[in-house]
Amino acid sequence: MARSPRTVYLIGQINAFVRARLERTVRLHDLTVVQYTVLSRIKGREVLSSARLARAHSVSPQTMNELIGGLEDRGLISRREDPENRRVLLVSLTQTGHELLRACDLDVDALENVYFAALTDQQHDAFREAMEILLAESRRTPEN
Amino acid sequence: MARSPRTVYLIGQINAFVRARLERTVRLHDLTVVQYTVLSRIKGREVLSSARLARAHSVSPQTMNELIGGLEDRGLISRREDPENRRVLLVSLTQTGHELLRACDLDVDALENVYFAALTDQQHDAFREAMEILLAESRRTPEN
DNA sequence: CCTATATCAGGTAAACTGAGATGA
DNA sequence: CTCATCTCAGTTAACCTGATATAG
Repeated sequence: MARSPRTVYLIGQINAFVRARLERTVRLHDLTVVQYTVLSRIKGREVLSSARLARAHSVSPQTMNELIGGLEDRGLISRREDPENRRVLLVSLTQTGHELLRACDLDVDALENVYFAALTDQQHDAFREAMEILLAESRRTPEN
Repeated sequence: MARSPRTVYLIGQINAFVRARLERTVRLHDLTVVQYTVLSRIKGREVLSSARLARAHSVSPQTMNELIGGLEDRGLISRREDPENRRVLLVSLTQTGHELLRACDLDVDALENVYFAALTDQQHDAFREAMEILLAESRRTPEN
């Protein structure tokens, strides 16, 4: 039985609303959503190369390098040679980067609290569970 | 209590995967996702102006007009003056447009069946319900 | 040699803002 | 006069591909 409107359509609409709010929030800290996402990912791992980040975000190495360069110019991240491979530059957050990300995260938490207040805890959990399942499946079968 | 990873992050990830699949699917019919979405919306309403479509998609009137022009050149939609306001051009699907959209919809249905097979019917319904609630709330309070 | 990384250079698609004409 | 619509024009931000140098 086909559900209406299509689930992919609902996802697109939700994403558009969330993205717009997120954009306004991180803009307060002079970041784009992509920059914020990249900073978050860098924080998670201890070591990471620009090439790896590019693959994780499905963009070209050149594009990611450009983005990384901007963050480096602002002193939010630093790069050093990988001792195991001098060709690779490992990125990590600077003190300033950690502080900016922390401030940004607090605003994003506030945004989430407001935006998802319309859901009960059960509904929120079910919502997240469905996405976790779909993401696991997506990563398992990258193409279809 | 903050959930991890953030729900907005999960939404962004899901959207990226779905969007990529959708892109490949509609590309088979020489459409972009935006074009496909616009065609779908036109089909829903009987009458619609380019300006209204632009607001619905949160893009500038110029951008939408350009997109509409491309669809018109391909014979997928037609435009005629609004009898109540000769300044307004109302768009509607042509026979060709209906046929292309129909073919496209079938492929998208197939995509959905595959992609959401990882969810039980209950999980799928709960997933959709959460998004419906959030969308209703988003439309009620456009800004926050 | 072959592969992966980083980076310089140039190109493209899709949005934008600005300005103008016209009808209600 | 004011406002919304449509449209021509130029611009911008964010990607892309191509080519090059270098490390393993």
